[in-house]
This record gives sequence, C-alpha cells and structure tokens, in this order.
Amino acid sequence: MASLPSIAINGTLHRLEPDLRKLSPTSLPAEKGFSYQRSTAAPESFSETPQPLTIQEALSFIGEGSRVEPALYVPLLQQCIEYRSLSETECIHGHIIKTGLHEEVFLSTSLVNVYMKCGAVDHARNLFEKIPQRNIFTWTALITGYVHNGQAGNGMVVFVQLLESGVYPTYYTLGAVLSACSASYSIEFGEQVHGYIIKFGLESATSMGNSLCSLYSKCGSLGLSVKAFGRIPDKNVISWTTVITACGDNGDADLGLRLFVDMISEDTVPNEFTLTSAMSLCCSAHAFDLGKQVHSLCVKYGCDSSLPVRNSIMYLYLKRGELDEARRLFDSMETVSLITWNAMIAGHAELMDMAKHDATAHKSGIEALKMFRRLHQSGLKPDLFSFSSILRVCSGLVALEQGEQVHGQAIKSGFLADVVVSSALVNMYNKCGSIDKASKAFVEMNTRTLISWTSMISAYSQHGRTKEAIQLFEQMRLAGVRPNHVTFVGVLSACAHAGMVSEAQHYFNVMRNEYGIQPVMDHYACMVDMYVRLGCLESAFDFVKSMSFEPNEIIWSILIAGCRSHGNMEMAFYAAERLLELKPKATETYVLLLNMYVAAERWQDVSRVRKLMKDEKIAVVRDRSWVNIKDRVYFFRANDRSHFQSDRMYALLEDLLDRAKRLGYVPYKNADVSDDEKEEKAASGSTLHHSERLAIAFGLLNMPTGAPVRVVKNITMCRDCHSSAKFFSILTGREIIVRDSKRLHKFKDGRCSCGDFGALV
DNA sequence: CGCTCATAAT
Repeated sequence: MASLPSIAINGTLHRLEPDLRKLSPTSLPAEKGFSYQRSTAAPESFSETPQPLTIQEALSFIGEGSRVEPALYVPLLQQCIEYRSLSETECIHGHIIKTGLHEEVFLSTSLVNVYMKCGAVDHARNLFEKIPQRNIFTWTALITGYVHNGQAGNGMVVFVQLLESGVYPTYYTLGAVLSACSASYSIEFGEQVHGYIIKFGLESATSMGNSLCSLYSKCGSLGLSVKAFGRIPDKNVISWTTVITACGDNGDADLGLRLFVDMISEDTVPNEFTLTSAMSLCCSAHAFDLGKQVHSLCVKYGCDSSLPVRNSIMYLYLKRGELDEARRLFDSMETVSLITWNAMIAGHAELMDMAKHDATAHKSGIEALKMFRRLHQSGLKPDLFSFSSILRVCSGLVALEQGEQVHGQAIKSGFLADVVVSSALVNMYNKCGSIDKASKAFVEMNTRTLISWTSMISAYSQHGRTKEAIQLFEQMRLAGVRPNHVTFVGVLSACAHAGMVSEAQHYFNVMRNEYGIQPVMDHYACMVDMYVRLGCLESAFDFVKSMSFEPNEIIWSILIAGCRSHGNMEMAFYAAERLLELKPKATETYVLLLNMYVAAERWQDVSRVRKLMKDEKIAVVRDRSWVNIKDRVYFFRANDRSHFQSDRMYALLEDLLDRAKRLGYVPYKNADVSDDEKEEKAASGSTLHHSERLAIAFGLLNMPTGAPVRVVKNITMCRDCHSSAKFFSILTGREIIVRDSKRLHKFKDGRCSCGDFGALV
C-alpha cells in the first residue's frame, strides 16, 4: 500500500491512475526527490509517505522509443487541467510529438482541451489548425474552450465554420454553442442554434430543452423560456428548476410559484436548488403562507440543512418581520456565507424602510449596522451588495458618521467604483443633509447612470439649489442620458421651489413634447405647489381643472395648505370638503385637516374628521423624533418630560421662543393626532412642544459648539416647529437639519432649504 | 442545464 507510486504537482501527492501503474508496478523509485516544484515546501507529513514523481519523471518512465499506449497520457493531462499548468502541458505535448502519437486525434483533441483549460487560447488554436484529421470532438473542444475563456463570440464563429466544413454537430457541440449564446446574451444566434437542434433531431433531449430554457431566460425572454420548457417531453427536476428560476430572474414571481405548485402536483421531487428558488420567489411575491409550506417541504425532503436553503428561509423570516426567528436561525448556523450576511443586512434595511421613520425602523437600522460590523470581523469581505445596503441604512438613520466610515471602507475595497454603490453614497450624503459632500461624491463618480443624475438633481432641488439642479439637468442631456419621469419631478420641483414659473412651464412642455413622457400626479403636484406658493390660487385651481384625471389626496392637500398660507380660508374649507369626499388614506392628510380645523376652532369638523379616521381605520401615529449623538440615540415624544435633561431643554426652548417672538415669530396652534379631542382643546391654549423641538433642544445642548444638529422625525414637521426652527438657526448660529417623513429641512440663517415648500401641516 | 442576497432617485 505504502509503496504505491504517486505524482507530485504543486507539492501535493497524487496516486497514479491504474494504467500508469501497470507500466512499472514495482520499480518506481520512491526515494527520488523533488526535481520540480513551484509552491512552498511540502508539509512535514510528506517525509513519511513515498516520494512522489514529477510529470517529467513520469514521462521519462513512459519512455520515448518504445510503443506507448495513448491512454497513458490521460491521467497526466487530467492533472494538468486540475492545476492549470501550462508548462507541464507543453512537456506532455512535446513528449507526445516525440512518440509520434500526435497523429492520434483523440490525444490532440485532449491537448486542445487542456490548453484551453489552462487559459492558453492561442496554443489551443494553433494546435487545432495543425490537426488534419480533426473530428467533431476536436471542434467541440475548441468551441467549449472559447466559451470557457470568455470568448463566446469566437465560439460562435467556430460553430459556423464547422457547419460550413460539413461536419455534423453532436449534442455536446450544440450544448457548447448554447452556452456561448448564453454567455454573450445572443438571442438571435440562439434561435438559429435552436433551429439546428430541431434539424438534427435533438430537440426532445431533456438537457437540450433545459439549456434552451435557460438561454432564453438569460436573454430576458421569459416567454420563449417558458415555451422551450413546455416543449420538453420528459421534464426532469432540472427542467422545472430552470423554468422556476427563470421566472424569478425575469420578475414574474407569481408564474414561478404557479409552476412550482404544478411541479409538486405532478409528483416531481424537488431538490435543494428547486426549494431555494421557490423560497426566494415566495419572498419577492410576499407569498408568506406558501413560503411556510415550502419551508415544510424543505424539512420533508431533508434539504433544510443546505446553506442556500437556510439563507432563503432566514430571508423569508426577515421579510415577514419575524426578527427573532431569523436571528435564531442565524445563530444556529455553524457556517455562513457572504450571502447570509448580505441577506441579514438587506433584510433589516428593507424593514427599516418599510417602517418609515419610527422607532422600529431605527431598531432595524441599528441591527443592520451591527451585522455589517460583524461581517467585517468574520473575515469575509463585504461586496457591492453589502456596501449599497449599508449605505441605504446610513441614509435611513441619518447616520452621517457611520456613513463616512463606510465611505472610507468602500474606497479601500474598490467597490466605490460600482455605480450603484457610488449612487448610494451620493444619496447617503444627501439624506444626511450634506449637499456639498453629496455633490463631491457625484463629481468623483467614474460612471453615471440615469439614476445617479436624477438623484443628484433631486438632491439640489431638495436643498433649494435651483440653479445647480437645472444646470445639472442640462449637463445630463448633453451627456446623452435620457431623463425619465422621476428626473422631471426633480427639475419641476426645483423650478417650483424658486417660483420660476416660465422655466417650470418650459420643462413641463419639454417633458411631454420632447421626451413623450405623460405627466403624472407628481408633476402636477409640483406645478400646483408652485402656483400656490406664489399666491396664484386661481392659477393653481385652473391648472388642477386642466388635468386629465381627478385630483387626488396630494393635490387637494397642497391646495388646502396653500389656501391656509394665503389666508383664503373659504377656498381651504371648500378644498377640504372635496378632499374628505375621497376618504383619504394617509395619516398626514388627517393631520393637515385636524390642524386646520383646530386652528379655526371648528370643533364639530374636528369630530367629523376623527370619526372618518376611525371609520377608515387610519392608524394613529405617535409623534416621535430622535437624535444621534456619538453612537447613542435619544428618543423624544411630544411634551416629553421624562428625560434627564428635561429641565434644561425646556428652559432653553422657553428662552429661544421668547427671543424668537421679539424677532417676529408667531406661534401656530397645533393638533396632535395621537391625543384625543379633550386634550386637544385643553392643549390648544398652551405651549406644545412637538418631539422634534425637544430633540433640537437636546441636540443644541449636547452637540459640540457650532456642530450641526441632525434630527429625524417619524411624521411631517408641523408649521409651528418649522417656523420656530428657522428662528433657532438665527439665534444659535447653527445648522439644524430635520429629516421628516416627507422631506429634508436644513435650517440655516433663518431660512429652510425646503423654502416652506410643500404641504406643511 | 438548475440555487440563496440584489443594492441607487421624488
């Protein structure tokens, strides 16, 4: 046993194949040392095993003069493939020529194959040209080799040459060509190959059908993919898995799940690939009940310990919001992959966004940050998905410091070169109120997509930098990037922001006439907002009448807020009646209406709105804000006195409000949707501190002198807090940034970046 | 021939 001969390549011991051992069963010199070795010293245990043989030594044993069995080269060539060793392949090639066996087509074909596997495309091609008796195997090896080396196009060219030379392709040839089509997304060529497959009578072969199904899916044609699947007479589990995955890749989760159910009804036994795909479809279709059943199937078929399956189960838990279950599964996994971490981070990021701006959102975001840190510690390297997800989390949390750290890591890792990651970075700086850093990150991007341009234009617009927004839009057009309807929301809101009526009208027409984009509610909302802010209430109402559809909640809310701002309460009440007829859905809308009726002391209307809220089952959202200071987060409720610094905060606010009044600040009366009617009446006379004002006070007291204060609020800022924050920015000489559920407010020198734009409640 | 995360803009 111990005397069995062996070959060393790269310091690893390999037992020889039986054929070679037959040649010289006993005389192989175990005592011979290494004459050929590239890698580091062999492990110590090697000294106790028989000394291995190099390729060159093996070749010298084969000998050059005597008659040699071609099959003797096979194990040697296999070793070359395993170690991608070009020099050893060349050795063997030379030996084959010396023994005259290069006339054996099967050996030459093997060499073409091995050269290709070693990445020596030119060697392979030169050899191929020198083989006069080349057969279909040789051709196929060349095509497969090109595909393997990322030269799918050459593979397709060779296939055409093959057909021209009159050789009949086999099942393997056609399979290789289909891979070439897949790799280069050539649907037209693929369809022609499909024709040949039919011509050569191979269409009924299951694996051909599977390949076609996969090809059409990769080329983005789900219809053709499903059709190809339908034409497979004997569908196996791979056929089903291919078509189900195709549905997922092409965004038709429902169809994929229907096919999965069909598969199970036909008693085809799914495997871990099928179940993972099905689970993923349940996640994207939010088909949670079915997801539970798929989970049972995983257990039933013993697939629940596979890592991909576990990843998808964990993601399903996260999607359902079952954090504890997800966490339990995560903790129980002895091995995890980068995908596990990414699923955990992306899952929490999504929960954060879904919960909008409340405390749950905050918790999910913090959890995602922790996971990202642990990913680092685990020794795995974050990829572009990790980076884009975590930047999204930083945006959601308004966590500028963490965002900047991630920025540094993204630079080091090289993933900042990815357009999605760099776009996420721009967005992060924007959401944190750092427009200059956002702009810098945008300038430094090496490629820009429609989305990068659009997000930067919108960022300028949000920060009240109209000129820059419009300039950037024109630059984008010059760069040949076609804007979409979202881009125009940014442009129009920028114009509206600055009250540039003629520009707004110009771009509104450009959108329709030059780009053929039909305006949607958001575009009308920008225009209506603009007219309203300029006090042109008539124009606003006329514009609304010119729309081809009925005004929605948003449009009416803008009109109401505008009418209130300009003291036209008659029109405001009229618009409110129209709005109430729509039975609005958004909590914000009710806050607006309640505030208006409370301010007007129209208590019967207040009751009416409250009743409608109950009837429509509108969730009461409690007013919450938070502020991030040195890795700690401080939460505030309206009129919160539970805080350890409450006394100082209230004293500061009293002082600031007092001085603000002398500068012209006039308090607004506010309703609070979380309180009930009685408290509302009682409170309307006294000073109310909404949560954001308390958070601002806390930030002013605890942030370093002169540093900006960043507050996040779960619902929209009210007029009173908005107005007072402007005065606070003058009185303290500091930037105050409040990100509410609707937009960003950056208060500086008595002005807000939002320009009092939009329906402030 | 088939698998898990899939990210950015109002």
